[in-house]
Amino acid sequence: MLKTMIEMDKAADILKLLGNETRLTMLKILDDHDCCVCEFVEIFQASQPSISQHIRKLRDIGLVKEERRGQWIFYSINKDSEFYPFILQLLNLLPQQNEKLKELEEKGTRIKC
Amino acid sequence: MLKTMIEMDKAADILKLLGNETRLTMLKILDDHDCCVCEFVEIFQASQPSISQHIRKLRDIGLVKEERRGQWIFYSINKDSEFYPFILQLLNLLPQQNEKLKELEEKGTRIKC
DNA sequence: TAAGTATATAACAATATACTTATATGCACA
DNA sequence: TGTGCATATAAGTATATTGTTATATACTTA
Repeated sequence: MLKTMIEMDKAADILKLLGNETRLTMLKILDDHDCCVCEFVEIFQASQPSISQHIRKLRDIGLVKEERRGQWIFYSINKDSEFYPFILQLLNLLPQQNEKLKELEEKGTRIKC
Repeated sequence: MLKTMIEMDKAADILKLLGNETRLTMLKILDDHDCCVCEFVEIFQASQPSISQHIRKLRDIGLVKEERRGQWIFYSINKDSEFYPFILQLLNLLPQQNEKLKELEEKGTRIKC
């Protein structure tokens, strides 16, 4: 039985973090697929440091975890987070963001990583 | 059939707004009871302008509505908001905040308004 | 080992946020 | 009509956030 309940202060912290379209979309994408920074850079048409800093915030609070694969670092949702059940419910209220990854695949940019 | 789905940019705007413990708790309380500013001032032990400003943000985005009753202005959740279904799902993931109002009732402060 | 790629981090600047204090508005009631 | 109470708003300030540029780190491969 998953514990979806969460204290108010923790909830507010998490909502503040997700109250940014880039981070929110990142997390929604990570809900389906692992991704590396360069993919997010493509998807959001943002600078690499900007993406890194957004990911760092998600990582600092424990929502995502990283795994180095050679030259790349892949990020994924941390299902062990105490907040994961809460996050999952939240993400389920949001529209799929698959098409963003599909675009990359069509351009061949996803395979690159 | 309620439409709980929401665009990402709108969702991010709302989550940012709720990413503040005071506003999040306010909304959770309003989910059960109408409240006036002076009650929130008591509950959060905050200044009146501070509370007014938080409420204003919730009102500006259409999540709460106001209704003057004599000297007081009562706030309630705006169930006509296009975001209401989303908000409702979100609030359901949070713990009840009833005890905060109960405290006021015990002190007699709630009846005052 | 040198060069290239992916990523992180530091330092800084612009902007946003969340308080504070002071003041205005609107209603009630004597 | 004047006073008091509830609330809103304006202005100012401290702090947080988010991006930028520059640089560091870590791995890969020639």
